[in-house]
Amino acid sequence: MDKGWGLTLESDPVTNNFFSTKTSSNTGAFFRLNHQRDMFQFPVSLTGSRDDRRGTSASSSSPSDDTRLPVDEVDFFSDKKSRVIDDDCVKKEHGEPAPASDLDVNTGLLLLTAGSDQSTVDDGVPSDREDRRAKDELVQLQVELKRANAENQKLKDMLSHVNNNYTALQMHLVSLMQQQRNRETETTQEQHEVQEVKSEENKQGEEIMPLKIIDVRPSGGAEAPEMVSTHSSSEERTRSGTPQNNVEKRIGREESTESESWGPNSKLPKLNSGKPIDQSVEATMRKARVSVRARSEAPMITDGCQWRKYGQKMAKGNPCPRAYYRCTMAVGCPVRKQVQRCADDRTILITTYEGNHNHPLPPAAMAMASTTAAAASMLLSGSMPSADGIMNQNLLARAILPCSPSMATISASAPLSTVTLDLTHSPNPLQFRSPPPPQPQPPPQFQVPFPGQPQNLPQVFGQPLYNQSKFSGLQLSQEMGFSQLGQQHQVPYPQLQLQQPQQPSLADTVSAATAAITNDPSFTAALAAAITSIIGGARPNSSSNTSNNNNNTSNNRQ
DNA sequence: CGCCTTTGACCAGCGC
DNA sequence: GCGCTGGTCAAAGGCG
Ligand SMILES: [Zn+2]
Repeated sequence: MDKGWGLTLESDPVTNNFFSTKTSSNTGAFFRLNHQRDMFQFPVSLTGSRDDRRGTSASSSSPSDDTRLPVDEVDFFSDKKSRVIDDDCVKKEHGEPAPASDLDVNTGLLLLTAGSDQSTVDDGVPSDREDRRAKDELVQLQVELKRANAENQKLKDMLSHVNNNYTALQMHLVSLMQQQRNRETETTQEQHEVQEVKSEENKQGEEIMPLKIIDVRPSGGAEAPEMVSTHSSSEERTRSGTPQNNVEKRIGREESTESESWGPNSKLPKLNSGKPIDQSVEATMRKARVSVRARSEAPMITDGCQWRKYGQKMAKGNPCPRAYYRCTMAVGCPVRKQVQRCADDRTILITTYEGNHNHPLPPAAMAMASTTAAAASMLLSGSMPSADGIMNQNLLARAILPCSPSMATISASAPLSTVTLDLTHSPNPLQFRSPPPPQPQPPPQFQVPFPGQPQNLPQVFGQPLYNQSKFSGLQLSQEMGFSQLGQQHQVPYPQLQLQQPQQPSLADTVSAATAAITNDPSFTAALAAAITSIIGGARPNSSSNTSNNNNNTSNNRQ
């Protein structure tokens, strides 16, 4: 996923907006600041999410959530300041006067005023002068525009950098963790695995062990390995053919309606000894699933991918049928998803994703993909009993759930590890502090609000951002799928609860970002991109999924 | 014409 | 071995 998409944070919209916003060259500085600030929200959000862990302490200084947001802004601002300075330098280069950053703002305002005055005054001035002035202004404006453009570009670059760095760090971290784990595992080896499997039944109580068994070397991030391994061949519908045997022993049936084992997974024979590690990895990865619980009238949530329905079944404990979809964005894409309504509350739509895409995805879709990958890696990493493992989980959880860390629950126990994002909680605990813009988004659907699609984002672990009003609580519950859903046997298996200390900050950050998005559509794309990278992708309306969203309505439901 | 949904059938795993 | 269940296949039909 690092592949190359990334980085180009779309800009056009931003830029355009930018320009349109700035009325006069002089004012430019001032507005620019504001814009920059906005733009930086991203980074802000980024930093916020990532800082949280380390930063929490720092943020601790600011107790309340409210303060939190400001803090972030401030930070950005500071960044911005530096940025501004740069700008100044640029200005100098261009030969324009470079006021101090702060002064700049004021100046801008004054100028603005002056400008307005001028316009009014103009009437009285002789035409020649007027023309000359106008020309001058025009030139200035143009220069300003150019400069602004350059700045934008710079900002974008910076942003990209930040995102990249962030991603890289995360990946690195994960990989390190995994490596460590692998080392441990290596000694154990396959046989060990088997043994563990056997023993596992006994020990189910212990969270970690199962994971260990499952894991295999996930190698780098979740994504890459997965995709590769999964691939077409196996993926193909080999009807039953490919046994991805892996360790999964008792997975077989997770009782909960939801947690059913997926495809190959279910097929996995319990312990078959021989399977190569790769397979197990593969299987593991496959097992890693991300389910999203969201209230939605729509039959399906829009997640940025193209899906094709290949089956529908009546689940046992649920009156509502379960629909099976596979990704059609690429021929061999192994990604599948199940969509089902919660038996208890039919307004809740449960979408479970499995596998990683083996093709480039739109940012929105990437969010999901990355989430899955992250989940997989999380699970894998989670296998580590050691402190490291915990840490890793925390990291992942953070990465995945920057929004509401508090809710993160990971249970390693279940054979099929599922990360559940529960977006069904109260609609907006987060609620933006700034009045949400009018935003016409009537559809109750669960769909990501981003109008513009960010083009490429660096991929990061993240979960899809369904910001809508919905994401309040994210819950990672893995265990057997959705305990809440079907019958919940509560699982004997232990769950790991990841609690993040700094919850508020994240939520705030997210909300802030969301607010920003909502406020300025032009930034949407950029913000979306950033957010997506962090949190996950959201769904820009139109494109790909169209088919899915509404159309299907008819299909299965009920 | 291509893509998608629908839907019954098929297959495999699991429990009895 | 039988039945149940979950997951998938693939023919048929619909839609743009
Ligand atoms: Zn795909």
